[in-house]
Amino acid sequence: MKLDEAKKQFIAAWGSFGSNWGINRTMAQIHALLLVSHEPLSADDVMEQLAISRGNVNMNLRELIDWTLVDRVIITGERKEFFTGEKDIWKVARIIVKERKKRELEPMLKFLESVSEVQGDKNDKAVKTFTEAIENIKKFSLQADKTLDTIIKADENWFVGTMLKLFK
Amino acid sequence: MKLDEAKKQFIAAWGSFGSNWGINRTMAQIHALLLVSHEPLSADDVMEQLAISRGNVNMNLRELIDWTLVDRVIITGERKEFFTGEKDIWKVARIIVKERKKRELEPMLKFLESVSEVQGDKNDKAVKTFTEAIENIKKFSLQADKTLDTIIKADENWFVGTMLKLFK
DNA sequence: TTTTATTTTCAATATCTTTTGAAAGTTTAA
DNA sequence: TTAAACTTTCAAAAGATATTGAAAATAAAA
Repeated sequence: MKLDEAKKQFIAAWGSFGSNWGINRTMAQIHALLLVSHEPLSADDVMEQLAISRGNVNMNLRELIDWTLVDRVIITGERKEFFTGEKDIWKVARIIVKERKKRELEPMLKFLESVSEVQGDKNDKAVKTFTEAIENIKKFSLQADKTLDTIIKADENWFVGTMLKLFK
Repeated sequence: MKLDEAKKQFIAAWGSFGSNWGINRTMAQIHALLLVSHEPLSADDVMEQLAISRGNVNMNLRELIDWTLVDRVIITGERKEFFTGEKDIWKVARIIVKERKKRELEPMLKFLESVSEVQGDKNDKAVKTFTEAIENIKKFSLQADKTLDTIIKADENWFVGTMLKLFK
């Protein structure tokens, strides 16, 4: 396969993959494009290569910068801003895990606290089913929270090493 | 908080939580309702308690059954079908992981294979950046695949035990 | 300063996803 | 059989989300 064709397909695939991960399609496509570009691109480059509007590029680039998946770079002699994508895929994964934990798991934990004390007879089957469900979800979420924290802090070698030991 | 109020809030929360996990809002809400109900519910019960249409209930229940998050139950003397939700939260998590792996990770791996051989000079920076990115993503995905397989097969005690040892 | 290049914003529009509800289909009981 | 109870389907409508593009804002150069 030719490079350009392969790039194009990769960008499309990463786009639909990303939309399963809390990153919208265009955002993921821009990230993909920067991931496989050997040099920084300008907003105009991104517009042209992905055939999307300036506003769309701007909004999604800013969000990617927000997630720290993309960096602004200054090129001397150029007036425009340029952008590069984070290329270390383990770092990318850790960033995504971190963002999603913040947006999803943490609010859930907070919510579970607020709802865990219900009035009523503890022997009432309806009350019991509810409180047990909440307790189990809470336990699970706390465990997930810890596990994810460790993953976020871990580096690749530690992680792969540990997982290989465990999962062989 | 009163039970009914707590249930209502839990259903709403689980609904928005679920939509981050490849489960649409209504599907997650139905699952939540069945999760905190001590007895099986009929389609009419679900319609009434969530104030949604018959068609919507039917479609989402079928999808939940498909995921094995919900079971049909027959109640003697009743003509209607009834439904219960999987209550073991670890099992729920494993089911979701399994489904998402099937829908997301496996196609990605297949795709990466297809795109990993590009024509061109290996010393060309553009080619090199691309093939390196693909290789790294492939390595990462294979590792994730293995790890998730282990989690899917694992039972709760093994998992919590192992994670506690690792992450303390 | 004024001009020009570039970035940002956001209302309007387009697109994608979910929901409805009534009709068709199926199953059970009489 | 036929009738009633119940489930499934799916085209149309509603709702949610993403995208455009032109105007406003900002920054750099003349």
